[in-house]
Amino acid sequence: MRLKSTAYLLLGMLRMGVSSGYAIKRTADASTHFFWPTSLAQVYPQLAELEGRGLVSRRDDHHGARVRSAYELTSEGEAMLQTWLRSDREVAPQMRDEGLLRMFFADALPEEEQLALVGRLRRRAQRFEAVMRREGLVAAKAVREHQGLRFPEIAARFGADLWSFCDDWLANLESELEADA
Amino acid sequence: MRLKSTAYLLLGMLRMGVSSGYAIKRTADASTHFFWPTSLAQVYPQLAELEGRGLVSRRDDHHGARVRSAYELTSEGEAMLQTWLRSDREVAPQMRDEGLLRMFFADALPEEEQLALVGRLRRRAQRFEAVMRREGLVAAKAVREHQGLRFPEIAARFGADLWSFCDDWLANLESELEADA
DNA sequence: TAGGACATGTAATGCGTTACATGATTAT
DNA sequence: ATAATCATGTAACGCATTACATGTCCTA
Repeated sequence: MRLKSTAYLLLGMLRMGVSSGYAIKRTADASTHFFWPTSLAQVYPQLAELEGRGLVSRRDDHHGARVRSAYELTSEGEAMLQTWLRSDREVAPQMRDEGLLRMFFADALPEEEQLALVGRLRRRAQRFEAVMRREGLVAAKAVREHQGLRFPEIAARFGADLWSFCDDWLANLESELEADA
Repeated sequence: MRLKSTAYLLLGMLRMGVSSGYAIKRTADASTHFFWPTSLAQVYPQLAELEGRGLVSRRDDHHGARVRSAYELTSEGEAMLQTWLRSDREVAPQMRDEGLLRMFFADALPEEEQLALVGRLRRRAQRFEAVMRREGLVAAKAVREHQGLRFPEIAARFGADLWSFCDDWLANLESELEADA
C-alpha cells in the first residue's frame, strides 16, 4: 500500500490538529506550500481516499446550519505517517524556475543587459525572503509556542535562509560581472 | 504569440549550436535539468511546433543511411529568444521536495530519529553537490572554453553552491538538535 | 554479434491547476 | 446589504512522464 506525497501532507496536517480540508489547504499555503504546493481539488478527493483506506476517520462538525467535515488520524494512519517519516524512499526533488533558465542563456544578451537580468533575479530573491520571514516564519513561530512543534519553524527558517543565500550569491555575481566590464 | 517555457529552452539550446532533438535532451539532462527538467516526449513535438511558427528551420542531416533532423534558429526565433531574455514576465518558481516535507513533520518522531532524518537530508545534499561539481560543472566549463559562453558555467556553479549551502545549513541544524539533547 | 548509444516519434497515463458550482457565515 | 471568508466538491484542461514502437550505428 503506497501513498502519494500529498497524502502524507494530509496525514501530517491532521496529526498537527488541522482537521478540515479547507483548513489544511489554508495552513499548507502558509507553510508547506514552498516545497510542496497543493490545491483544494487535490485535498478533498485525497481525504476521501484516505478515509476509504481507513487511515483517517471523518465526523460531522455541526456549526449552526453549517456542516463541516472534521477528520482525524486513525491508529493505522498514525502508523503510516511514522513509517513514511522513517523511510528513506527517495523521490527526486523537482524544481522549475524560468528565471534560472533565463540566466543559463544570458550569454545571448549584451553585457549591461546580462547585469540587469541578474539584478531582476536578485530582487526576486529578496522579495521571496521578505515574504517568508514576514508570513511563514511568524506563523510557524506561533505553532511552536502554542503546540510545542519546532520543525515547522525550522522549515520556515530554512526557506527564508535559502532565499537569503540566493540574494547573497547573486550580489556576488553582480560584483564579478561589474568587475569584468 | 506566447510560448511555453520549454520552447525557450529549445530556442536557447539551438542558439548554443545544439541542433537535434536528441542532442538537446542529452545536453539539457547535463545542464538545465536541475532547474528545468524535460523529456523527449516534449522536445520533439515542441520542435515541430516551433518550426510551424517559423521560429526554427529544419534540414535533413544525412549520415550514411541515417537521417537526422538538424534545426537552427531563424531570425524570428532569435528575436523571440532575445525578447524573452529581456522580459520580466514572472512564472512563479516551483519546487517539490518530499524530503523537506518530511522534515516539516519531524516533530512526530522521537528525538534521535529526528536527528537521523536530518542526517539523511544532509547526505542527500552532499550527494547532489558532488554530482553537480563532478558532472555539471565540468561540462559547463568545457562549453566556456570551446564556445566562450560563461553563463552555463555560472548556472552550474549556482546549483553546486546551493546544495553546498543546504549541506552547511543542515550540519548546523544537527548541532543545534544535538545540543538540545 | 550483441549490447548500448543514437535518433525520432506516438500513445497512454497520471498529476495538478483553473474554472465552475453551490451555499452558509461573518465582518464592514 | 454586500463583500469576503468559510466550506465542499466536480469537471475540464493542460502539462509532463513512462511506456511503447522502430530502426541505425558503433564498440567491445
